[in-house]
Amino acid sequence: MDSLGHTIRQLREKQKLPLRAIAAFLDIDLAILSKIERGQRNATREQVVKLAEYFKVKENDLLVAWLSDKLVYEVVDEDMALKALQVAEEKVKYNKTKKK
Amino acid sequence: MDSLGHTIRQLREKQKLPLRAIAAFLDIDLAILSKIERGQRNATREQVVKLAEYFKVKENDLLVAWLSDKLVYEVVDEDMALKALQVAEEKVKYNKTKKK
DNA sequence: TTTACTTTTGACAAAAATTGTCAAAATAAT
DNA sequence: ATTATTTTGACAATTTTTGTCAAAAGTAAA
Repeated sequence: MDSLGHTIRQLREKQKLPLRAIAAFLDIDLAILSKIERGQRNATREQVVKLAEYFKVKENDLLVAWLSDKLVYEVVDEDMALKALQVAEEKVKYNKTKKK
Repeated sequence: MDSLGHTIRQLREKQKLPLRAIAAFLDIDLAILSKIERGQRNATREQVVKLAEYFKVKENDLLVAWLSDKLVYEVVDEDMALKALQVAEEKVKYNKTKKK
């Protein structure tokens, strides 16, 4: 169930890089990156794009991990989380048919 | 594809009530309610609960409409909107098995 | 075990987004 | 043509998010 944080922590550890290195590339304090990796903070969209570039992984894969994390975060303490996600899916599908 | 706004506008019109009446009950300016009904603003959770009370409809139905609206809003200009919603669903299901 | 390095934590500040008010303009109903 | 209602947009207040900083905690070499 890959969260963005878990994903990038693995990528970083595989290369034995300190938080400092990636944080510098993202131009943020490493404290934030530490929190992002552990799921205590959400990254911004721009940060996700830069991370994909840095690690040379598919941008869309990272964006999906990131966006889905945010969605989960938004519903996490609601009983009807699942139902709401399902209805949201239908709404998105519906909007697609009548483009926009 | 029922948005919260559309739903409560119908409920209100069925009873021929002016925005003023419900806005007073919610303790907000009617301008906001107007925007909520037309999907220009999101309601707060508390407002949704009060609306269910006011109209005597199932609180959960309104909450699902509201939450799913918010989810749609969060992904609306992303290409991978659907994919993200699907992954989010999986994540929520997964989290449920290992309660918390 | 001390020293150097890295990560985590939490208090706080800055910035951005959300939620609201108000008043004027547009619409609808009498 | 008044009077009711709704919509719109500028702006203020509030809340949330994003970030910095420094101290504490953890890790590993020497």
